[in-house]
Amino acid sequence: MSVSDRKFSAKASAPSTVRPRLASPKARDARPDRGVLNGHLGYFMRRAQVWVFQDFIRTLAPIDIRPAQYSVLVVIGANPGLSQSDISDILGIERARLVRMLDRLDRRGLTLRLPSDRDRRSHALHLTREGQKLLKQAKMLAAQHEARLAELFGPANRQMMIEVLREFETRLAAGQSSR
Amino acid sequence: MSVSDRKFSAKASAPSTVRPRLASPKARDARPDRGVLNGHLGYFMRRAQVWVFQDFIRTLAPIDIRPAQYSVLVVIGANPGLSQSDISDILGIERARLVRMLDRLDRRGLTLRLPSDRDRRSHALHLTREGQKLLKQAKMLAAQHEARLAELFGPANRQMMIEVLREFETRLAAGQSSR
DNA sequence: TATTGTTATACTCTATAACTATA
DNA sequence: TATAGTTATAGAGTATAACAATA
Repeated sequence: MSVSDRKFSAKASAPSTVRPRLASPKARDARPDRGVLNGHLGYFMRRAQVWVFQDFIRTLAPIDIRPAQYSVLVVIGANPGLSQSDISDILGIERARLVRMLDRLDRRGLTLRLPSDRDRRSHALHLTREGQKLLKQAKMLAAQHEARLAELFGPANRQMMIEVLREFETRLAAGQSSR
Repeated sequence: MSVSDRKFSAKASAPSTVRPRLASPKARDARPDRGVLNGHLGYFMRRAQVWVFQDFIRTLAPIDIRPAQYSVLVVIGANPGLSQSDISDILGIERARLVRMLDRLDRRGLTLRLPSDRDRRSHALHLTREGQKLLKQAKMLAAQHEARLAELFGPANRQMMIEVLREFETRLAAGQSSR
């Protein structure tokens, strides 16, 4: 193997004393060791992302808008007339899933599927007046959520992570590595 | 409102020309605008995390181990004798979900639920010989995955993100803000 | 009374396949 | 033939509630 485990083992929290590998029941008393997870970016990204989404959901609960719904409303608001396939491409949401989601947003009177005048297969998506009003509220609440993140991460860290992740995304799009 | 939207609006990709707010069908030709999503850390974290997990799943596919299973095997391997509740607490996996997961790992001969000698309600979790062997392979593959991340993010960025996210987690644990 | 493992239910999200109407 | 929207299905993950055995 060319890449050794050590390379990714924990630096900060790995115990310096070797723990007996065989089951000693007392071992469970010690502060639990996450082992090599401490070296996996994906592990920390996942836990943090879950927390961030929970905070977002909690913050937008008064208007009953979830993260995926928010992202769709924002993109339609910024680009009226897009098709469902367009949204799907931009946000990486499955076309099949978008259908149900727009069904619900339509039923709530937030979005409209107008006939496209260029392709009779596709819909031109728009926000209703009410949809625009709700999106405005959503953005205000989302900004509160974002302010909380800035507080928790530190404003500089938050900004830097956004930049690193955006750059990552750009690199992926260029390389077509996956998806 | 004390927190304005502008604070979180895009810097890098926001169009400097104002786009007509009313639906003009031609608008969909322009490169689509993600609007305020460009200012949301959660949006980028989500997209990146999904990609990272997909890469992890692809990389560990030969041994049919998914991220959550990997994390459980790692923690049991590092702390033999833990109970299911312990694992649940450490990894933030619902106790109910762990049951099914361990059922499957048990059936595959990777883990064992031995009776605890201290509490007859709980199980002492262990890896079988085969489980230890598979975990070793899993760690090798996971290290390959991690090397790919280092390449894509840049080694320094990867390390920095791990540290920022770990610090974030620590702050949460201290504050008990959620979860 | 509270906790451990368990079963059950429901909902979100991801991943497919297949159908229809258009292109 | 390929694409847009749709329907359907299956699985992972999350969130609950409730129950039996045990603490």
